[in-house]
Amino acid sequence: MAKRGYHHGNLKAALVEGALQLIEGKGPTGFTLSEAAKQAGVTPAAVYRHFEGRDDLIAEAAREGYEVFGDLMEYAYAGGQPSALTAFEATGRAYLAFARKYPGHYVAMFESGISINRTPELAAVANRALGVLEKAATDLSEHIPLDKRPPPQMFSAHIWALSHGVVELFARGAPGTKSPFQPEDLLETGIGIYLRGLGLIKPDE
Amino acid sequence: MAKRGYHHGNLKAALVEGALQLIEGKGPTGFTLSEAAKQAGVTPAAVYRHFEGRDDLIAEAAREGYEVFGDLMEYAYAGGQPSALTAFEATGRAYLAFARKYPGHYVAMFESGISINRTPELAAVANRALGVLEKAATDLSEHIPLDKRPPPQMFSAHIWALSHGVVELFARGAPGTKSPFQPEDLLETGIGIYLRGLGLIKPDE
DNA sequence: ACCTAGATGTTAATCGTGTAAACAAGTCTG
DNA sequence: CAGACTTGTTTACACGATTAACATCTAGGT
Repeated sequence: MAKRGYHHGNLKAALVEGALQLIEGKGPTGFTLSEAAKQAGVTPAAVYRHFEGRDDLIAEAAREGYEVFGDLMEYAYAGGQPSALTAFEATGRAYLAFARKYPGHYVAMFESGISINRTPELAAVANRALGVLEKAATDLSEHIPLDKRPPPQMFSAHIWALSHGVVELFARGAPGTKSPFQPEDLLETGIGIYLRGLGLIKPDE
Repeated sequence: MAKRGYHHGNLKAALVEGALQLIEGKGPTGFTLSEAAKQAGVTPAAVYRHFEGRDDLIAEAAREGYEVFGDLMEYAYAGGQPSALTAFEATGRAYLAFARKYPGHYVAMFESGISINRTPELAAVANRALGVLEKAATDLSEHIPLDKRPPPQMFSAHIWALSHGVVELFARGAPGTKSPFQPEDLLETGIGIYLRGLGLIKPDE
């Protein structure tokens, strides 16, 4: 609670918090363990009482991120019900919304070079989050005629890839900054065209 | 030419070459200027005779990458002619093929955190490469009825995003390693569904 | 109330990296 | 063949990651 005195109180949380700010501000390469420590008012060595090292600190930030992300996805999914279509679209949008609202977490998760399989726990929370998208895809795929129904995992992978690509290329510092379109529009229209291709949206809609 | 003696002969190229190997092997974060220098048989300080620093070295690797990438794209585009459709599909595949064949360059270009606008020259060569995709999209879009034709830039952005997402998530160490599909299949089917959504492929094909 | 074990921070030291300045060895041009 | 330029090397410094040794709480058991 109190940050005064020899002991911080809840250094671990403070370090993650500081790390997120720094990652957001200076990118995953610019981020340093020492600076995160300073930000928390503590010496670099203290970090090692709570984390195995720099990468582990980033991994914890990513883990938190996947947790929040999972919640967001579930919320979006639930909010889109009972229509399988709107639920699906909502989860797609949630991806971009998450990236916008939690840039630090997003970077830790997808741009820091941390492997999702670094620890079983990290893999678990990540899979929960991504499982929501897959579930939404499964629901939706039942509206496709059996003979031209792709595996739901494939089609959730498509949407995931499209969302990820849009975020990386057009919603962040990366190459596509020059695009005349808003990432939100890009994603919206892209998913729309894709779903039309699956016959899930009428051609005149 | 000879590497013997005080002078290396063509250090610049050797450094880029070494950097590419290291980036490919240990990721953009693992890469160090010092190691690249050692690999070229030279002291770290020598690097500064040819590059402004670490980032500049990476940027040069990326620049080379965009050049090769541009050539590949143009080749794919030409090879897909005269059909606008096959030309377009070929450029989409070229993206993934490039990532597979030149992983070091790819990482330098898209995962190293260097901005495409770092230098006008870098921006230029990058835009040339990406311009090919946009041209292919423009050609193709003429086959779409005017009233439901999206701006070509938008739809090249969609394909780019999809390609990029597939590569990042499923063709590299990242999260989606668990996917039961080959990146090539994912991209192929994804583009197929998308083009169907635009009415560019018949629904039974 | 002790007082001792464990937890949490700090100091101090090592090592690798990026970078700049001063110096040295080749190379090239008049 | 004498500078002037080019290209490497040495040396030096600051910073960051990491570890070991030491210091300071905090809690539990007596």
